[in-house]
Amino acid sequence: MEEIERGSGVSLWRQIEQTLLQEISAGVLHPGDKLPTEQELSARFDVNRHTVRRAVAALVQRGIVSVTQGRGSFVQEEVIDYPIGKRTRFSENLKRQNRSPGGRLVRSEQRPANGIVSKGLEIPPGTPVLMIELVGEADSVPISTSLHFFPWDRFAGMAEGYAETHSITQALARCGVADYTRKQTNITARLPSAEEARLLRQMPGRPILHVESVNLDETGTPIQFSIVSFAGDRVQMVVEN
Amino acid sequence: MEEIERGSGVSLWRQIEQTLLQEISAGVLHPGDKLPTEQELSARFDVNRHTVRRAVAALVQRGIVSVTQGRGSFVQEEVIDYPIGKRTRFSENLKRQNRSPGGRLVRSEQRPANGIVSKGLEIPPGTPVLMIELVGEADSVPISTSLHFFPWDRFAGMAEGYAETHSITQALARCGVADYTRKQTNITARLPSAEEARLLRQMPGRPILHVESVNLDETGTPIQFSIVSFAGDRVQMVVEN
DNA sequence: ATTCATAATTTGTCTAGACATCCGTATCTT
DNA sequence: AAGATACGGATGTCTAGACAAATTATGAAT
Repeated sequence: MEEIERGSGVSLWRQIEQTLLQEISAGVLHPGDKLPTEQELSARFDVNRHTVRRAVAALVQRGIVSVTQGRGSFVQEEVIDYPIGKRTRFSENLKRQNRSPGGRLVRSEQRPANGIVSKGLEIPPGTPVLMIELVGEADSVPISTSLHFFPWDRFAGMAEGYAETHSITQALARCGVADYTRKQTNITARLPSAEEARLLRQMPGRPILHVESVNLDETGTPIQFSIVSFAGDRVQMVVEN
Repeated sequence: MEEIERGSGVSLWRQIEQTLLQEISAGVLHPGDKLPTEQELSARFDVNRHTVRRAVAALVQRGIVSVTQGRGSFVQEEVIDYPIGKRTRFSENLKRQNRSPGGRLVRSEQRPANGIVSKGLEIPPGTPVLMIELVGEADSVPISTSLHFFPWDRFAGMAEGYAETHSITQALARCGVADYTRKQTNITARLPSAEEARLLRQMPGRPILHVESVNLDETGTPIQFSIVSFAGDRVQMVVEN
């Protein structure tokens, strides 16, 4: 056990940090993998648990590792996999990859449904809908801007619901939708507008993923039409077959 | 002593962090001021020293406080005062404001002295001089780019000396200059070139401070002519009268 | 007065232990 | 089968103490 050296002038926690860093970059630990528990690490390096914690904290600050109380420490994924399926949930997707989901409401307004919205929601053009604009975040880094359209008569309270819960799923639940499924998802690539590049903090020349989707309630009625722009640098769509 | 609340659901170190943050923003603690010692803070809040350290570490990560072993913790200055005087020393200036000086050698080359260089060093035009280009940093943030000219015959080893010590003063000492004084400093303002804006990570539209100076050795002989560009956003020249 | 060695002060690192909090799972209950 | 509860495992917080390392202050010798 000659992993780290005492009295070498380099503090133990820095040596542990470097050792873990090497193992991550060398592929011994893959992105998404769970690090050994603090107890295991302290046994392996023969140091106190607090010393291990100091090393892991340094890796967290570098953005290389994420830690969740009660679960453990995980190697960060370099790109976020965003699975598309029948039950696509923004927060769930991120949590599954050990990232902390977040989001903020940019604006919300009532407006008449235009062509693609009326087609997606299967309502006559001109029917009033609620539109909300969100910025989705993973570990406090913006990864998506999105517009969501809901029939006004059933979901007038969605904006307030989202502002309070930061979750579309929970906001829908407050409007009486216990569960919902995704009907369809269309994905294309394009370059961002100046506003999108600003919100996503992405270089204007880098492409974004343009995603349009429709969600249905339990009766099969369309309840949500969404247009989401993902930062192409940081997100990768995964369509499960 | 009802400063912080135990068992309130908010950890003690976060409450201490907030308290110190408020006092800094409220002006109780001014930029440059020394924070109370860890021992004093732990006595004031009636917590262990480690708990105080956790709070201070959070402030350091925010860039609001800097800590130096053996000296103490200090509220960060928003702009760096750069005193100009007989004994102007880059590293000393920064250390005096509780910032950690740094620098890197961009390039070095021998060339004949042109007009202003020969005038500054008081040598005939065409005399070979050593030119080195540096980027100066404070707390790892670049604050200046600079060109320095030295008579080649005496200071051929300056580039190596600087590369090893990251200090012009120490590099000069290796060339036999125990002490030196500043003869003259000229300061003007101008807009940066694209290259300078890149090196200083500054918006191209923001002005920079253009400083030209001459240093003398103990015999009064010019040994160094410098052209330094400071980031105008982050540095403020102070001429002591 | 300056220089040099020493002491005091202050932050950095490490250990040890206790309890809290959160998460996931297993189990019991209904 | 579904929900509530309990438990074990993992990270989070706090305390206490010891020694190391860097800086600054002190004082003695020249």
